[in-house]
Amino acid sequence: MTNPESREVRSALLRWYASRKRDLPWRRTSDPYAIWVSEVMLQQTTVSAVIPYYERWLDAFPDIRTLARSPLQKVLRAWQGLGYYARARNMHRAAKEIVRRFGGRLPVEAEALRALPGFGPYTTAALLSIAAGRPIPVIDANVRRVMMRLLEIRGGADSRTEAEIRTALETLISRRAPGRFNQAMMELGALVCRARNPRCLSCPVRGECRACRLGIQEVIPAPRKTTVTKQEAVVAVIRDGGRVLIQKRPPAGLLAGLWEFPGGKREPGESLRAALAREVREELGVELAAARPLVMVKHAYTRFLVTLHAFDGRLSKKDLGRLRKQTDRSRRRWVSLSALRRYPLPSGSVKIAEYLQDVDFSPVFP
DNA sequence: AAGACGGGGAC
DNA sequence: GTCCCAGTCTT
Repeated sequence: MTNPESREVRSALLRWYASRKRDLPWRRTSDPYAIWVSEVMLQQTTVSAVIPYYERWLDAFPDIRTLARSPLQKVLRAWQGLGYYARARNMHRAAKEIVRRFGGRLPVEAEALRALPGFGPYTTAALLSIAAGRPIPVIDANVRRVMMRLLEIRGGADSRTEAEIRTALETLISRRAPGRFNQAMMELGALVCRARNPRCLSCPVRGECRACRLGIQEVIPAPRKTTVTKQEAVVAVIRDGGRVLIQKRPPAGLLAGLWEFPGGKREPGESLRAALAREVREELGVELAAARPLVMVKHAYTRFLVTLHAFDGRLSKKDLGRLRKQTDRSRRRWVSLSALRRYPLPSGSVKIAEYLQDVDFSPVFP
């Protein structure tokens, strides 16, 4: 069996890309900053999810200087619902550094770029090839899958195969149009050489693909094993007049820096109400006087499925007064439902907030 | 080398 | 339900 012929693959791929590529917003610009934004948003995130965020982001933060001087809160709010919030924090940090050290312009040296927060191997290569025409191959999930099939590299899509793929790509990449080549590889992976149900009959390089010739394209790369666990969490919506109590999550870890209603996970064997009372006691230092079920919301993360049970929580007048006084505004705030829209919330909390808006939230307590 | 880190969409 | 996605950072 012969190995793929580089010249053949390269030219067929670029021809295919020229005629079949999607018309995407970030393909209409040559602004390195806009390219950067798109590359970061597209990490582990589908094109359709990114498009509206990309447009809104560039409206809100049209250039690096604007991004650098915007408050983190506003930056996170623009990212709300996209996930992996470290990406937004890192872009914000990188923007500040680019203003300070490079006069607000993205550097085009690999070392300088790679040292910026959020610039790993992929993003660095993408920027250098697409925005600066440097012949550096990108390796993302698409490229990895395409190359594993093309070269018949069996096994899972892990870092062990990285070196072999990189070596092959050094030969394969177009020196004339490295940015287009890289995007063509990713586009092929997204539209044709898909993880499931690849459309090999429509593939421009099927004649050079070892996996296709052997009919094993469906099992390369090998599917990975996953276990999804279920969790239940309780949430207390505590009201003071027209305002509700929210608190800020810690600066590191899951959903870092986002705001949410007080609450937490239910322990094994614990009732929902007991969990609610415990969380309120632990987090706010007050006793819940009463709780009325409000709404149940399911939210799926990658490795676990959370059911959020939101309660209308009521405190005694004394506790409410105490809480109102001792509230530390950097961590805990009373906000109206309309002001809540300015705070970055996890998607599960957004669902609860939307419910509160919809029912014109007004507890039935006497 | 392995795990943490979100969310939505395809099937 | 399951699997995956234009990855990066930390341990």
